[in-house]
Amino acid sequence: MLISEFAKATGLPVDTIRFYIAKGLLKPNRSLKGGSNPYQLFKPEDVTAARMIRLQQTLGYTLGEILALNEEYRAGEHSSERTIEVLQLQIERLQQRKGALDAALTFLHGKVDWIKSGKPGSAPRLEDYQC
Amino acid sequence: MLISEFAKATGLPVDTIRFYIAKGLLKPNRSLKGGSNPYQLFKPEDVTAARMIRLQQTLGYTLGEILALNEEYRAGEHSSERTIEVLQLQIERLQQRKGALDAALTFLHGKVDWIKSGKPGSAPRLEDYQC
DNA sequence: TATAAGTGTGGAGTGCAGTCCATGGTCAAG
DNA sequence: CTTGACCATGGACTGCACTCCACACTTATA
Repeated sequence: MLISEFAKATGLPVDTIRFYIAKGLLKPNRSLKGGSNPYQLFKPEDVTAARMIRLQQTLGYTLGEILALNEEYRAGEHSSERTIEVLQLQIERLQQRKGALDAALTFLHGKVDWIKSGKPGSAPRLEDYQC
Repeated sequence: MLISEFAKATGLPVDTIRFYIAKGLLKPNRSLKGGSNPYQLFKPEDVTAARMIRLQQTLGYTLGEILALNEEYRAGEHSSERTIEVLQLQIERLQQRKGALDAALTFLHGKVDWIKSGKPGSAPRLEDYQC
């Protein structure tokens, strides 16, 4: 598919897509169309790749990190051990984030409960939920 | 405490602290020291506030959003109902983030399992874990 | 009392992640 | 064959979150 269709499929602005291509995050191939500026052709997998990028972004990764992760992933694509290693690493990092998130949620819930029960003693302290 | 001590206590660079003050995220009071440019005095609560800011940042909030949240929180400080409302709203937003995180983790775990079991059938699809 | 270390203000600069625009080539419909 | 929609490239611009000065003043130390 061409870039405008790809934009519709991913929900990303065309400019952002081109920006990702320039960064090396997406690698469409060139079509025969376009003469001297050959048009870029996207495959359905590219849509998944774009979705993955956005997901990783919401998880706090920078585009540079995402690029590195994806390249490392691609590099070990033919070694199951290496792939698992890379995935496991990502899992660990996400679990750390999840830890911080859970701590924050516990803290907030604790605060709500504390208020609901008439604020007995001292307020829940952020420090008590190591994050 | 003065700014350098506050910097040590929070682990933040002095410049960043001043930046947060300029944004209105921290509001130290002025001391008698410093003559014509009175020095800024930080309270222990300010350390907690700084920790809260960093936490909220890791959870994906911008400084603008953090400021708004904290001001709204302060605004309703004397109404338990309003405070609970604000906290509940934060909890909801965090739970949404947690959902995305869990989806990503499930996806990654699924992929690891799929590889470990010799890649039967087709690879786990990101699309199947709505995020 | 000299001098180093700490503090405040204002402004410039940086890196990231886009976003916008001008220019020019290409394609499809009429 | 013209016109409008689509595509590529390059460069300028923006907003965010810092980060780094230069300069002036104050305080602590030798």
